[in-house]
Amino acid sequence: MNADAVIDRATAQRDRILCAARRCFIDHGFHAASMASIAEVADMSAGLIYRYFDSKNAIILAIIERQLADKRADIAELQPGTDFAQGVRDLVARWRSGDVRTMNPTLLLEMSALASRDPQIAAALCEADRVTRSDFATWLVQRAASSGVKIDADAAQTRAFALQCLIEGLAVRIVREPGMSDHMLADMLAMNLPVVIG
Amino acid sequence: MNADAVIDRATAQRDRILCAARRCFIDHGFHAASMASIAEVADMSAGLIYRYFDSKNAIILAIIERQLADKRADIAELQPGTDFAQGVRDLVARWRSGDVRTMNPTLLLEMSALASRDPQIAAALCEADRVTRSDFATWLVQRAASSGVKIDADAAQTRAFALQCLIEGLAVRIVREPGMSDHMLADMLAMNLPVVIG
Amino acid sequence: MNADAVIDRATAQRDRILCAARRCFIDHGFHAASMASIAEVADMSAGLIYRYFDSKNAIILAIIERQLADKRADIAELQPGTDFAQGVRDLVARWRSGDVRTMNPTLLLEMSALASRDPQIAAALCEADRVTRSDFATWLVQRAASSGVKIDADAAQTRAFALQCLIEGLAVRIVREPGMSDHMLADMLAMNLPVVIG
Amino acid sequence: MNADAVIDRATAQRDRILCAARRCFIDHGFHAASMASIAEVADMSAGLIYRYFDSKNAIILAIIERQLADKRADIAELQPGTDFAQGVRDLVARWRSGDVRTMNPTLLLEMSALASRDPQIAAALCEADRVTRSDFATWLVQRAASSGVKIDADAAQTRAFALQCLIEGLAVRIVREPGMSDHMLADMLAMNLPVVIG
DNA sequence: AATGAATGAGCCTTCATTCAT
DNA sequence: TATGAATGAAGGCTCATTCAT
Repeated sequence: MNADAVIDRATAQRDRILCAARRCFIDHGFHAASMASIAEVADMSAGLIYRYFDSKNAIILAIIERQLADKRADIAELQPGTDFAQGVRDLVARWRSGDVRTMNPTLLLEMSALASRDPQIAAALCEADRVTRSDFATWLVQRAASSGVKIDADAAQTRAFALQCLIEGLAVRIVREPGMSDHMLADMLAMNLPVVIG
Repeated sequence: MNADAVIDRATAQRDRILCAARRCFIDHGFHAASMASIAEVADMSAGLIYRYFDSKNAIILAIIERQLADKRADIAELQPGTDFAQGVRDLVARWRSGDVRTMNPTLLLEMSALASRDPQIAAALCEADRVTRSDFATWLVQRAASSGVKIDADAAQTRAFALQCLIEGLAVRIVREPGMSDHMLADMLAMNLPVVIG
Repeated sequence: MNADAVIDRATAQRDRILCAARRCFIDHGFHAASMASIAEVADMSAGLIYRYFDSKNAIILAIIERQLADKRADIAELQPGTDFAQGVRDLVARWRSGDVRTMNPTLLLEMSALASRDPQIAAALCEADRVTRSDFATWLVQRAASSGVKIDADAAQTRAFALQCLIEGLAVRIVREPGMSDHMLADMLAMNLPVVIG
Repeated sequence: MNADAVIDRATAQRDRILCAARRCFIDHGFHAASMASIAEVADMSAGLIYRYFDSKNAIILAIIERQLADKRADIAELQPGTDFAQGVRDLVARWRSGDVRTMNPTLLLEMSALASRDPQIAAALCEADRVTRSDFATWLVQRAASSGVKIDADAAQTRAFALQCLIEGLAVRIVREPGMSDHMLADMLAMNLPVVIG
């Protein structure tokens, strides 16, 4: 049993816990999800969780951090030629299918609501949103430049902001009307995206 | 003390409770808000609340229903000549000022998250969203007609849908970045609203 | 149900809890005594205790405060002609009989041990000991004065200090050797008390 | 690795554990001290402790036994010409300095309180106190004899008893009033010791 | 109509102890 | 011999809900 194995073990356990917690938080909400339920889903005793996380709150924070890291990674992988309308439609499809690797829209809402009460979470989300907006604005500028077009930095920020609103608005919509017709969704995107990302 | 007075009394009490609950739910979230805290804000005993509501859940439902009714009323009052960009900016300003008569954005998120767990709430929200979208689509068609323009019913629905996304996306933004600059907000609206509401 | 009755009720409940807690603390120690066991002895639900005390620690503090008040009252009632040796023998007898109105020696030890860890308790005990020592020193001076003897204030303090040591030492002894012979006890007091209280 | 080495190893380990436990028990009390904290201070894993002690309780018992053995050894080393007042003042100084080789006063109180609950501990303490009292009484008789004075055996027992009370009373005092002035302490001893040990 | 005392279930967390390695 | 992951049983505390008054 070498050091790597130990690290892997611990990492795997933390991951098991975070996945289980994510599932529970989505299913019952942060407050209603009990440590016992998380332990059950993670298939371990409740006490063991505390070997890997200081508290229930620490788990929430860890989940938030992981989501943010994933989001940044997604933006970093954006290609200049990406078909954005298709990308957003794919995102919605992943939301609907409950894909584990994608930010869950219900979790997004709950995390956001939490931010209005917990300063630590508020700071984390606010900073992360600023960063991802800048990341995306930079991408917009570069993509335009590669087409010989010059975009003002402020304008790029505003467009990135608009995209955040659009995507998060969609997330709310999907949660409130999961059966929303694909047709209307596509039409809406076709109408809005051009002014947002050109 | 005639029957009307009794009804008024009961209605007033229910209202006191709902206002207090709204305040507590915004401040602490549905789950973290205790019946005791609601009773304290409503300036009555905890036990008395149960004379007017069956359970804490019933209060949540009542609040949701009231919010939906308010929203429909707002749409019904829309004038054909309304300046929409200004209207949305005013809405955001009311959000920020914590106006009591306006749907609170944090509450919006929490309610929406709740919908993904409680079928009753899900049905209520879904139906209400459909209705308000239709209300607004109708308004769009009529406004266009009064300008001699004919809008397709489907197109109107799509535009109403886009507006829902935009406003709810803004709500998420305001909760996550309360300090968001008015400037960027105005720019974003100036960019998006024309394609949405013409 | 007037205000007095409410106050009486609350006071009676607090008393029930304190008595039960005292019993449990003596029987199992502060840490080992569970809120559940206290509730059972007090014949009420565990949750109800929290209507009258903020926490388990608050109960400990309340017990300490009550003991101190009792001790001061005892000193205040001292008569100039009191037979001290007899008084101390009576005290030991009450210790042995488990009299509820007398400071329990085991509790004395546990409270004292607690003081070396909890600053709040430490401060309370330290201050109380100073006060009761002064009370007793004053009594010594006055008793001597009434016999036409003048005692130096410092000397009186030292004698009061000695009496504290003697009585607390006896408490330790009684706890460790409950079967200690009355004879040796009386002899020891006859030997020591004269130099302490004259 | 011969048998002696194995024994030494085991003894050393037991000692490490007992020292660590003593430290933890003094700092947090028997109950509040966790096996994990003892293991950490002893610089070993929690599980390993169970190779040397059956349970946490067994550790407590071992510590008590060791303290008793130490005390007897101290008495055995008493010289006829010892300056007792000085000796007691030194003892108090060691208490205050937290000397590791001296019975800690807080531990003394906690051990004593434990005796009123655990018959095994009660018996051990009671017997040990009787033995040390006899040891000391014998020393008193011999010292007197070496000065040509004859002391009655019962009287010697009573004096030894008085000394136990005095010292344990001092221990309580030191725990409850750590800042106690050296001056008053010396005065008190000067007043009491002569009648106790002559 | 109104109070608030009372309950009981459940929550987060800790910890002595065991055991596979 | 030694580790530390794992468990399960409490423990302190909160809270929605009920009910006698």
